[in-house]
Amino acid sequence: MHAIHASQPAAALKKFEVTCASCNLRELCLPAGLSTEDLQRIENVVYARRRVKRGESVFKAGSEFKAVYAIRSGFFKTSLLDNDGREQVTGFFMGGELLGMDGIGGAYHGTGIALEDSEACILPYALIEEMSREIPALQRRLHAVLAREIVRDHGVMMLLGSMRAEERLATFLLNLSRRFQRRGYSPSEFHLRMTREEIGSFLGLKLETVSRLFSAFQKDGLIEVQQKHVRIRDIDGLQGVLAAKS
Amino acid sequence: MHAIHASQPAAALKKFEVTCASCNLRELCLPAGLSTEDLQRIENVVYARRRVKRGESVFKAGSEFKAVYAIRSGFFKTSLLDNDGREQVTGFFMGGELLGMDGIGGAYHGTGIALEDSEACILPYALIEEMSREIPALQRRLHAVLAREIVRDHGVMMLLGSMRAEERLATFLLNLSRRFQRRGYSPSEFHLRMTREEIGSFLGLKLETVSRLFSAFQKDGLIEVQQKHVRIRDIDGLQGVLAAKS
DNA sequence: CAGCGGTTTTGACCTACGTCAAGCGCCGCC
DNA sequence: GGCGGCGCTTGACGTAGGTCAAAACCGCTG
Repeated sequence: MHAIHASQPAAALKKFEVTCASCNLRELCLPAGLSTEDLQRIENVVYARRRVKRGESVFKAGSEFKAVYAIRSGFFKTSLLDNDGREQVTGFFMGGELLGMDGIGGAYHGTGIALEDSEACILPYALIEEMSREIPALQRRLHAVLAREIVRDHGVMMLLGSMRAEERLATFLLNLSRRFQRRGYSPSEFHLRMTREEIGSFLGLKLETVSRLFSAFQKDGLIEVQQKHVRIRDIDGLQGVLAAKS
Repeated sequence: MHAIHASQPAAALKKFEVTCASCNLRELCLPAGLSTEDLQRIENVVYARRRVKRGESVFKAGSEFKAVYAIRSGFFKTSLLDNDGREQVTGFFMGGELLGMDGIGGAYHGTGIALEDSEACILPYALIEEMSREIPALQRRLHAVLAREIVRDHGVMMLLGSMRAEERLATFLLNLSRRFQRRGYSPSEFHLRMTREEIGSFLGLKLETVSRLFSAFQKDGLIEVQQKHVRIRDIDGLQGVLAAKS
């Protein structure tokens, strides 16, 4: 399309096409809660976006940290690679969520990969640091976002450390549901962008187990699954999976 | 001892007794890498320390976030409580490490509990925020500390999500060893301050399994254990536990 | 120093989940 | 529009780690 695509296929940049002020994900993203005045001032932080095709990475483990990425559209996973080559998926991310914070102060620790054709806003870290010195509201927000990632991680530890397989999958589905809802999508019907294997890796299970659990949930009337399409039929029932069998 | 102890048994405060500049844990703690000049400026941030007796909490899940805590001496765990009352230990912490960052921007998400009589420096968050606006080096350091916690958490996810029981325990022991070493203690001989159950909770295992693994490692000549006393006899062998059986 | 509660060890048995294997469906490509 | 490959499902079977139980040990307290 544009000439720039031909010369930089892996990192097509688009300048000033969308401002935070006009972005519908604003209230989920880094600038959430900022005054319109402050918003103006940080517009030059978000100086570029980047298209990432399905399967491509936004950043790679070990490479120099320069920016965090705010998801403008699409869906990502982050993962770590074991010495032996085993993958551990550390999270799934969607519009308005921030990626790459594990790199702050050095190199990215994990890798961020698009699970569908996506777009991410590039937030150069040096600029964020600078601006957050001048705009206390941004500083507070940045710290809140970092803390939220820590809290999320602790939740995953709890999931991996002390839940049984069906509790893990129920938690996972309820979490996705809630996040889709906040973004204005149906909380009860959505498309999984990740494979059974990726779900399994994230939940500490094998893909066969994930598949079996999907089937079991369907048999129990909790959900309907057909490949990547999921419909939640009984959200209370799903929540019940967590409470029961303590 | 002091009158203040009698009136505030749970939170004895001691003002200006130790400065960061003279603290031997400085280079592991929040002010690591700061110039002596900057150090001076942040002295008034660390305005108090607090004694915490074994079993007491420094902060509780759900209570209002006011400060992060830097461990001056002793040993802590942080943990989360499930709806059903199941505990998930999210980490163990020792001198120079920071606690309570999961509370930033609201309420503490987990609980921090001393595993032996300990002392922690109280770092009021409002002050840190303010100072880090004025001292870029402090800001950078704060962000690095937050990012390190995220990286640590991802490491735990990998451990819980894709390692087998013996790999988890070996990783755990090697990690403790390294951290003791950095603090000038023996890397090969130390005292576990947590119970088998707490180790198990952290590693996603049951206490019986932890106990059996300790015995197995001992039989294999990797370590010597006697209750809470551990001596690492073959650190390469322990590392080998990770590589092997992929 | 005897008694006691909490912690650890060890054994016997069980089960949730993993492994291995076969077959199917969906989707993109020629 | 048929072919090939990846992803998903399902079954049969194996096993790592959990559960239950008993006994030893350790450090306290009285």
